[in-house]
Amino acid sequence: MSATDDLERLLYTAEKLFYERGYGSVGMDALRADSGLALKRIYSLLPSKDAIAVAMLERRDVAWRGELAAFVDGVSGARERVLAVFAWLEEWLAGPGHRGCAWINAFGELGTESPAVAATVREHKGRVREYLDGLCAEAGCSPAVAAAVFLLAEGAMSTAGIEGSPAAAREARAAVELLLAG
Amino acid sequence: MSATDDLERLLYTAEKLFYERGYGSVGMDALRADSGLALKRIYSLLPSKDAIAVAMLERRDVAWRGELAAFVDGVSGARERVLAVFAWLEEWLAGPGHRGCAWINAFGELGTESPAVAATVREHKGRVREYLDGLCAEAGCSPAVAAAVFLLAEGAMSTAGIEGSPAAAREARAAVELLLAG
DNA sequence: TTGCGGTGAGAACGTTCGTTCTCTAGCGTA
DNA sequence: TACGCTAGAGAACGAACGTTCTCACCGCAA
Repeated sequence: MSATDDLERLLYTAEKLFYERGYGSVGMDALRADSGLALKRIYSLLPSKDAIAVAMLERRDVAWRGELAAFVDGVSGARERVLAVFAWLEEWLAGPGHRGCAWINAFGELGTESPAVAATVREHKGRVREYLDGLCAEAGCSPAVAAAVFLLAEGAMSTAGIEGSPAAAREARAAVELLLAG
Repeated sequence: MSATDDLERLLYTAEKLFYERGYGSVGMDALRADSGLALKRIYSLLPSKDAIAVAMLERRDVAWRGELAAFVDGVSGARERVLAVFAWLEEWLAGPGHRGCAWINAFGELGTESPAVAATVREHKGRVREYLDGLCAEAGCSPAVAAAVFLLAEGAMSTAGIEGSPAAAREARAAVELLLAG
């Protein structure tokens, strides 16, 4: 009966299935079966599959940045906090079934066809970059180093997904250490 | 009549359409119409849409790494050659309709459903990493810096695609300069 | 008990997909 | 001219897609 709970269930399922198999490969019927929601209920919560993709990315954006920030907030020292980003990333990338960055994947598959998805991805990446820029500024980094931190994080996520290993996060962390020392 | 020419035409078309719109969004009929080849001819050249995706990625792998190597070969000085990678990347990313890394996109959309595509992507990334490692070794870089160069290139490609601007390549290049100097 | 609004399961709809099949037009050879 | 072959255009196929509709069922007010 609770619309909030049902939406939560739908988006949780969508995140799991879309991230694991891509968008085109997951039909509405799979979403229905896995969420336990009636198709009619799903369409009463969100008007289309595309809207589900957008809502799922927004939900994940909040959760993902929240978890990262919570981890970083547990670390003291400006430089250590920048490095903590990559420690968290390594932990996160080591989780089972990791398949790269959900936003990059979404952009690759839907970016052209769905302007809404493209905009959601740009917003997420903008927020992440902004957050990392803030951490770097506190550590006294130059903008050039801050940009490198962002790009290394992006590269680490993609690479870890393809290689099926979180090693790239360690490599990125090592690079950031060099940049912070330099 | 020439199977080579027809295959070339098919893969050229597949590369253009798949890269621009994703795999699921491009039907065999679009491939047929844009290549000018009969559907029957297409299926006589390659057995399935999946095989077309794999063949297209392999063709692009050869071309992409070839162009990069040709550009780098025109540059002298070990450090300059490493930096030249990012100059080429910036030029390449500035081209119209750039949408990130074709292999990362393919992996995101098809990686789970098509083991052949996943393997092709891993091979490509492995070759690129190997090539960059070689350039870095000649420049006397540590393996840590070589890994950073690869990750920065990956991050720059993804980011440039999403931002619709080659600025990320310049940022990556600046980071590599810092790493090479450090 | 009767009637009713809203919900859920799933059938149905119209497309579109990847793939295969049919048919015909055009060719070289006799 | 007559024949056999190839290959092209596109119809046909079955499956699957996103979305909508039907209808039986439920709790609940009278």
